[in-house]
Amino acid sequence: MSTPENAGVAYRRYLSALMLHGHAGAKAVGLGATDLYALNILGLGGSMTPGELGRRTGLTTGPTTRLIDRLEQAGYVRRVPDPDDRRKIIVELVARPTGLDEVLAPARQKIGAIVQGYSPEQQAVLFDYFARAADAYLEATTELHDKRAL
Amino acid sequence: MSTPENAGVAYRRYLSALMLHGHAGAKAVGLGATDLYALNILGLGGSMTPGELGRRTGLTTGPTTRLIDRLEQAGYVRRVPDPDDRRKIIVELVARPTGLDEVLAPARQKIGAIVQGYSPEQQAVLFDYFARAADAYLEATTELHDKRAL
DNA sequence: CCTAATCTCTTCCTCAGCGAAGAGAAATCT
DNA sequence: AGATTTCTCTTCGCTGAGGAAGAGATTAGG
Repeated sequence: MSTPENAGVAYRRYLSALMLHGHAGAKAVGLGATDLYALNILGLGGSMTPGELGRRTGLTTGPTTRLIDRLEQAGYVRRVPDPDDRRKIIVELVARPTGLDEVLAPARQKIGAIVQGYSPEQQAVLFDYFARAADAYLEATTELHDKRAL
Repeated sequence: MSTPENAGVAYRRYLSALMLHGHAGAKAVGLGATDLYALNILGLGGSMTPGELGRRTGLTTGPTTRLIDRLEQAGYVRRVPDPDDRRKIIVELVARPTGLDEVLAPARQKIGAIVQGYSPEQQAVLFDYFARAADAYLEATTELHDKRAL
């Protein structure tokens, strides 16, 4: 049942299903791939300047400006002047991203129900895994990014 | 540590990190969002005709043909004639997708190491979760798809 | 046998997103 | 204060992906 090879297959299936869902959700609300990418970066890294966002998305300044324009127009982010440096602007995530969360909500409810079906100890294992896996993915993504920058 | 609200935050962080990594990996090997989407569909649903693939990606026939062209040229899929119906063609995933797996391998190793750090009972919980969550996401994606088809 | 339906592929057009280069404003350094 | 650097934003041209319509080949039905 959980032999090593089956485990790998199951995990790949899980990953694919997850990415499929994310993509379908983004498409349903008319969000481009780069847009979703940027939203994830902002959600994980917190507010940042357009320059920093451009660096992390791998975009030059022109597309970055228009990326923020799109996100701002769609109501996902907001431009706030930096009080310390008046050249700079800070891009921050608006508290309640309107469309995407609603589209993704049914899946979250299903996941929530699954998680609640486990015992407290088992839930602790899952949450521990989520935290560690998130770190691992972020680290791996950073390494990917560094390689591209060669 | 794992209060309900913290759990939600941790899970969102996990999800974001995962999608970020997938996107960065696809970008690193020059794969578009739709390409990756199609590869996931093929991996989960098995071989299918271009028509079926187009339906699931939400593309019309023209873009679907070129999508398959791109994937075939990149060595990810193969066109095989259908023996029963000579109008049809079957698109099947090539056994060893060349570039993407290598790019994503470091992250998988990290995840593997994390999983192996748990006890057998704990690992069983994780794998059980993976299987159930995959089903839940696939179901939710299907529902999303049906809504779009209205 | 001949018509209608099905499936893939091709062609043409449109448009969104990216890169490069430069302009303008503000901070830093001498 | 003047010069340089650091930001963001704008403009231009280009590539690439998607939609619409139709052609060609094959199967199914009257």
